[in-house]
Amino acid sequence: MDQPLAPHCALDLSELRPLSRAELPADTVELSRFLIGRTLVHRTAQGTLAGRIVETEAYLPDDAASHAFRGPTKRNGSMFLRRGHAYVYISYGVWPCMNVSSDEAGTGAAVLLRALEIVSGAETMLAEKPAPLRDLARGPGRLARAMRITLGDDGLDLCATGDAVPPLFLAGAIRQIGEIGASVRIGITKEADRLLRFFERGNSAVSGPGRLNR
DNA sequence: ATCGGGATCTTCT
DNA sequence: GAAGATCCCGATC
Repeated sequence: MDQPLAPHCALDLSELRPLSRAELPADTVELSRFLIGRTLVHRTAQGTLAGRIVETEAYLPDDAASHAFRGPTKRNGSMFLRRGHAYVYISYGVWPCMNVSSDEAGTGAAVLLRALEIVSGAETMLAEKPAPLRDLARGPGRLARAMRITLGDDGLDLCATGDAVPPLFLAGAIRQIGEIGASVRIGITKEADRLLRFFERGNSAVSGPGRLNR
């Protein structure tokens, strides 16, 4: 469940191919579950950063907790792109948070990526912010910082088009995916009883209070 | 391990 | 003008 990659089985980065849009479930809740255990990859000048997605939240079209609930604004425009685009916003004036748009063009919905288990680029991240490995991307703000995701990535198409490999993309699972748990979402006040948060059970890189992670 | 307060600033009411 | 999809640190159990 929570097995760090041993040195002898280092990740082969060349196997991380971008998922196509057709491979992403067209339903927001299904996509939220699907993304658990898949890989988020960012090719940067400092090298390739990558992590297993271990915690997500769904924000639906008819959902008062969603940024898109009251229609398009300057901030949330990327939530209205067809599924597979990055929606990056600044939380509490400071922290970038990374989402994947999840519906058809014109409908506002997204999956918030809340936590990763880092599998590549840990040295780069640790040089910037010393921390236990499991803490590097535990929480949406830390995730974006660790992966060097900024507002400049807002609106990027994460899916491959032709042979082009996007700088930021989603890839398949690099090992077996553990059991997936569900809970209420974290840090919201509206629609606070809906079970729209998903996580890999037993993974210590998952954020939030322990009582939600069973 | 869990809880609570302060920082910080953009967005929308 | 208030609230907010958070983080960090210190206090306490």
